[in-house]
Formats: sequence, structure tokens, C-alpha cells
Amino acid sequence: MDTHDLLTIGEVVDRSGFPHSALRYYEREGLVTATRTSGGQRRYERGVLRKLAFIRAARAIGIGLDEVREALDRLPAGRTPTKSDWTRLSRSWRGRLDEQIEALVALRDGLDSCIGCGCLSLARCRLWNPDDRIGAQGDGARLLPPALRRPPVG
Amino acid sequence: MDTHDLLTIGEVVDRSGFPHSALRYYEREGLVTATRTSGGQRRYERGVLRKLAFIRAARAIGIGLDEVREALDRLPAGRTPTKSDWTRLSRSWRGRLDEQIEALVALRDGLDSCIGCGCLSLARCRLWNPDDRIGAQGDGARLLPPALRRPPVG
DNA sequence: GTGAGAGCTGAAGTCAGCTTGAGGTCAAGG
DNA sequence: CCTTGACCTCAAGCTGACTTCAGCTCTCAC
Repeated sequence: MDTHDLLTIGEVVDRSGFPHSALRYYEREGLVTATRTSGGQRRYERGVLRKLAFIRAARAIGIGLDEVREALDRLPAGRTPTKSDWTRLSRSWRGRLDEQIEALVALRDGLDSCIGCGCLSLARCRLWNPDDRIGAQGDGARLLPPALRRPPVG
Repeated sequence: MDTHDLLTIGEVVDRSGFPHSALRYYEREGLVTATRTSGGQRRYERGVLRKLAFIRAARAIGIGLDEVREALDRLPAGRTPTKSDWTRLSRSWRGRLDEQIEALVALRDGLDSCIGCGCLSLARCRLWNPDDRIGAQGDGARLLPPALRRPPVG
């Protein structure tokens, strides 16, 4: 871990695939850290690459940066995270993934039955009107499983 | 289809689950239309409910409003869309759904092997570093299948 | 005919997650 | 030493999909 091992932002850009602007943004937001040279330029430890990979995967399944930060904050402060530290984090979003897959599959199945049965009547089709009681509930999407109520972000 | 059949915006809110503001926004954006009373209030035909259901489902799988509008524009102009019109539209995003499911499953499998094998070394793990050539490609996500490169919208 | 609640408009605001730009500084090969 | 390309900061801008607000008008049951 001598100075030799530190990465410039350009190297991190090349090796992580994130643009400069995103790396600086993530630093401002407290997701990653960097030391500085005497001249003020960033120098990253190698470990940042694993963090960035984690961030990318988390983002890909729709987890917001706030939550990603919380997850990363749960990594041990003093020492380099071990395998089991990362495993614990990863396992936590494995559940999310399962939920999302399940939800998409449910949507697909509903769609299949729609296409197959030709029932496209609002009154009968499970997809268009899942249980004849649409509109009786609270805010947000009504015909989708919970895990799919997030994607339309706004 | 006499006047009696037209819905007020409040009724559409109740039956579609979309808030007033979204309905007006969709109208401005050309996704749905409404006739007006002499006093200028909106009156919707029943068919709007099916359109809105379509919009919601499309949004749920991450399709943007622009593309949803294009899809809806492909519906026949003069007549009420038939079953096969809707079927055609739906079939087109069924493919998307398949892609997304496939991508998420791939991510999950990668994650499984990571958790299982304890390989969390950046150099070897398929999930963290899928083919040892990370960083050699163009913009955007590198460790995810194409269909997952969209979700982090910004 | 009237009061209350439903509806109207246009402009501005919000949120996430960055990107872009201007204007200047640092680091290192020759 | 000098040049050149990498890097810096701060502020503002952007996209998508809406929401919120102010201030006013319509509709309809009584």
C-alpha cells in the first residue's frame, strides 16, 4: 500500500468505466473517498474499484445512491473489507433481485394470458384489471406487483 | 358512445389510479386525448382506461413516455383499436420483458457464484470483473448485460 | 339560484444522477 | 525550464416525469 499503489482519477476512469464527473460526484456524495496529493489531485486506493463495481451492480437493479451509501457505510471503518463483508452486502440485494425477477415474470405471465386468451376486455383481463377492484386502493401503481411499483421513478 | 358514456377526469383518476396531474401531463404530451365540455372541462372516452393501463405497464418495464407515445400512435386512427391491435403492441414489449428478465437472472447467477465461491478478488470474479477485459470498451456499464444498462436512467 | 366541490390554466418547482463549462493548476517527459 | 495533457473547483444546466401553486371557472344537487 505504498504511494506507488495509488490510482489517479484517469486510471480509475479507465478501469471502472465511470466518467470523471461521476467519480467526483460520488465523492461529493460520500460514496467513495480519495486522498490528495500535495497539489490537490485525487489518489485512489485500489479498493475503490471494488466499491465502484458494487455501486454499478446496485444501480443496475435500481437501488438509489442514498441506499448504496448506507450499505457501504456498513462496511468496517478501519480495515479493508473482507470477503464476508462483501458477501453480506451482496446477499442483501440478492433478495431485491429475486423480487424484481419475480415481479417481471408475473407481468410477463399476465401478458401471455392476455395475448393468448384474447380477453382484452377491461372487465375480465387479469393484466389490465387484475381483480376487478382497481382504484379502491392507495396511491401509485395498481396493476403491478410491489417490486415493480418503483421503476417509474418520478 | 353517447355523451352519457364520457368520463370526467375525476372518474378517470379513480378508475385508472393516475392522479389528475399525470393525466393532464399525458394529454399535453399527446399520449391521451379528451374532448371538452362547453365550459372547457375534460371528458374522456372509456377507451382511455385501456390506454392508461397500457401506459402503466409499459412504464413499469422502463419504457419512456416518448416510446409509449410512438407505440400508441401506431394504433389505428379512425376506429376503436381491436384486440389484435393491442395484441400487436403488447407483443412488442413482451420481448423487452424477456430481455430484462434474462439480464436480471444473469446478474443473479453471477452474484450466486460470487457468494458461493468466495472469489471476491477483482481479478477473478465473474460478477465484479466478467472477462478480465473491463475498461476496454465504450461508454456505460461494463459488467452488465445490455438490457440492464438502461435502468440508471439519468 | 346558489354553494361547494370538481375542474381549469400556465408557470414554476422537484428529484435523481449526473454533465458541461469556464477558468485556472499540477505533474512529468524532454 | 517548459510544454502539454491530466486534473482541479464551483456553479449552472439537463432529462424525465411529474407535482404544486395561485387564482380563477364550471357543474350540479338541493
